[in-house]
Amino acid sequence: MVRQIMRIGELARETGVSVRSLRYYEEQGLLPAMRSASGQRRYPEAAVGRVALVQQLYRAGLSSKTIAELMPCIDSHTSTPESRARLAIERERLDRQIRELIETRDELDRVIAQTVDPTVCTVQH
Amino acid sequence: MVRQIMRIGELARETGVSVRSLRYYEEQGLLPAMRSASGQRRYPEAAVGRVALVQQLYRAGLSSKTIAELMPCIDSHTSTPESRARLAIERERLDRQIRELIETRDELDRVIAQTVDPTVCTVQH
DNA sequence: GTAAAACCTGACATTGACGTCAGAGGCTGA
DNA sequence: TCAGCCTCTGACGTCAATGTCAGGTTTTAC
Repeated sequence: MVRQIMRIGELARETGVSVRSLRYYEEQGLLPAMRSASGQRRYPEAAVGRVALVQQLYRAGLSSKTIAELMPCIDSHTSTPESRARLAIERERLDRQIRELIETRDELDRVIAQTVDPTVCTVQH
Repeated sequence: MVRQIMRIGELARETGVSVRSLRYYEEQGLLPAMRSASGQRRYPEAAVGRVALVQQLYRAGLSSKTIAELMPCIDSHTSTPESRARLAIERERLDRQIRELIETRDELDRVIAQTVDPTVCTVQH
């Protein structure tokens, strides 16, 4: 049951990300949080998507510093010349990384093909 | 000038990998080294390719432990049932990672398209 | 033969994204 | 109002790959 306004524990459950990490994301400027009168973090529903995006960018190899620098253009749909350059750089980095991973996957495929146990019958489809 | 038998410093220059890292690779069982009478490491020319492969697998997100487990089948062109399973698992992981990175690249492309400064004339090709 | 350069081992430092714990305060149901 | 859970800050721990340093030996160049 997703509420309009969430406490940190609920956001953690919704996203599968630890409470510790959500605090860390705030510290790094990746996930702004409102505060209740007593100082507890409160998140809007949109935070769920934001956390998913942050994790996706982490898995793509971006550092929190880089993500923090790109977030403003993602949020505002606008960019400065510097942030455009940054976006282009990261896009190119990703592109190179994808090409290299494909090469590595092919390399692994070759290894797999070479190491198939010849005593095992391979069925022709 | 590549010699038949290299000392660690030359291998480091050839590969662009630090001496420290080469020692670490040996410690992790990724890069075997012969020893001279006085105990210094000696590498055959083939070590250059081996180091490149190790680095490629690192960049693909494999840990040194995983690489160490896969090295025997890469070297011997044979495999045990366990190492075959390991190869398959890592191949699948790579495949998923590639698909996710492509999604992320597309995501970045959308961000870039959205943030193009509308005051700049875009030329139609 | 000697100085410089390269090498050795062993140990501690670093970085980033967290885990974990302590000690204190906040919130909710009976 | 009390129990029990949730949250807070701050600090230290972790892990993997690598940097860095110390103190000592080996190799190379002159």
